[in-house]
Amino acid sequence: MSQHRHPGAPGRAGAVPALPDLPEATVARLPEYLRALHNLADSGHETVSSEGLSAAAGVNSAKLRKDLSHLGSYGTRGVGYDVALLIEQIEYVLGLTQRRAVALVGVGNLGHALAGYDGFASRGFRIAALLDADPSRVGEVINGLVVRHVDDLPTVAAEESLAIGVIATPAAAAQQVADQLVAVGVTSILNFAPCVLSVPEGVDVRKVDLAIELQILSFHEHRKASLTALPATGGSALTALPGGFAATDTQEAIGT
Amino acid sequence: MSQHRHPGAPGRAGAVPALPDLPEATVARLPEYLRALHNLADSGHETVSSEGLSAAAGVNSAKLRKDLSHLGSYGTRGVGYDVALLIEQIEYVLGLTQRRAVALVGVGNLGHALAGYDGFASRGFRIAALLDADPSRVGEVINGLVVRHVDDLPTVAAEESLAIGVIATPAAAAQQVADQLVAVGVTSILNFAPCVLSVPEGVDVRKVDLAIELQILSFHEHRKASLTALPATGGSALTALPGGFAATDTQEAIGT
DNA sequence: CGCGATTTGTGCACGTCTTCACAAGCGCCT
DNA sequence: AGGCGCTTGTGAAGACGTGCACAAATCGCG
Repeated sequence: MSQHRHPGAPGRAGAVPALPDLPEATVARLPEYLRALHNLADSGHETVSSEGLSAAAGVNSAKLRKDLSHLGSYGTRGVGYDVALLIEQIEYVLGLTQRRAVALVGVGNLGHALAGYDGFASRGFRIAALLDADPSRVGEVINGLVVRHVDDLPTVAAEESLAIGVIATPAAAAQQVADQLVAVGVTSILNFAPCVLSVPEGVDVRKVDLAIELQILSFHEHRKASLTALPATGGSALTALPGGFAATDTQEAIGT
Repeated sequence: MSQHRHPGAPGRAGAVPALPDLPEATVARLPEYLRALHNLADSGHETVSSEGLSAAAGVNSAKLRKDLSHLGSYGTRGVGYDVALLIEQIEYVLGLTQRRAVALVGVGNLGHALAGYDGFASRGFRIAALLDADPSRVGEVINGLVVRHVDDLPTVAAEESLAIGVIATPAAAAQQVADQLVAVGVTSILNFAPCVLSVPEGVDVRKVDLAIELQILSFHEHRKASLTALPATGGSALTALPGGFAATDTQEAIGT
């Protein structure tokens, strides 16, 4: 590693000291590390080794060290990482030093649950507005927030600085909602509707599809079934595969 | 391509004609293709080109063709893919020819929403049981199903052939529930609790963490902000990055 | 019957991610 | 002060995933 990140950086609010450009795979793991670190801090640990933290986060320790090295982090050889410092660093990189306002559109089954989900508040986000297109839902109070009509988005955006929108509508409505969100300046969207959104350049979309996750599991079930069905007989080019299919996002068989 | 899949395979129930071992990245995209194909079928299309299908699924067309070639699929050069046949093939590979029974543990905020989610039923799954550890919740009827106590799992498993479990409990309870699921023979788990599960070998775990998704978006927000903050000034090794960070799971800027 | 338009299937090169293995650095104990 | 054990940070190699570009195959039409 060449130039170190300025040590004081995370503490200073408002300053923008040039984020390192992290590999996307690393970014996706940082929140996991952060959660594990908070657990460690709560249980009184002041330092943690890469071995310990990687176990708590469910990843390889070398991977963890490389990830942390990307953000120029300060571990101490022979000792480990300072838990509090690392939390501060990761929260800074993830942009969690400011609590971000999120607009949630679609207060159906899933939207209701999201509106009441503690995890958002406890991890750096604040639901700033609940919106729905159905007039009969407008005015309903959920978790202390009044549901407003989705056409009020411009008003909401004027009150708050919205950067992130969550879409929890049926698929048919999702694209239109996305357009409305983009129109009021939202540049990041989390989409729970089972459809592809098209958005202008510079807007990030992440998708979560619950049924897809199950279908992926179903594939592995099917595969396991077909493997046990033929003990070692089948003449196909399908031999045992001992540790078999290690998946990208899937943890399989983590020993205790 | 060498050996073709036996043409009749998908139709024959019970037969297990040796699944090809697909790259995990391909498996993760198949459900997306499947959804797009169902849409196409509903709107009357009988065939579709790789170009058309890839646009509907939001991926590169070469990637789509390679994915489909892995499962030995039958496209016709000069014409495209037969929509109905492709649906049949993908559903077969994903193991969706039988409707799989799913046990849902944890009927809190999120569990409630999942219990009522149509997407499961419409895409090959059936919620076979709702379970919770809280006695005051047991007996409640949600969407036509009675909530049973989690300790009844052995009974439930005896009634139904459970292969997939969904955990929607608080993090503190998740590991214990996972153990109970594994004990009754569940070999695939979808975990919504923000924690790492340890399970014996041969059990697949997939994790969905809503807050993590937001934190990843937050990073990109932070990054975008830091880029626009320094127009082209900063002396750092951080130059413009035109099309910048193309993400793995993230779709950015798909033109219409 | 042959030709051109079209679209699939895939070889190849490139970039990204993962993992091993080890040198460099730090603290503690004697 | 010096040495020893532990842990980080990283070079290098390999596995994996992606996308271009083109040959092979099919259909329709003259």
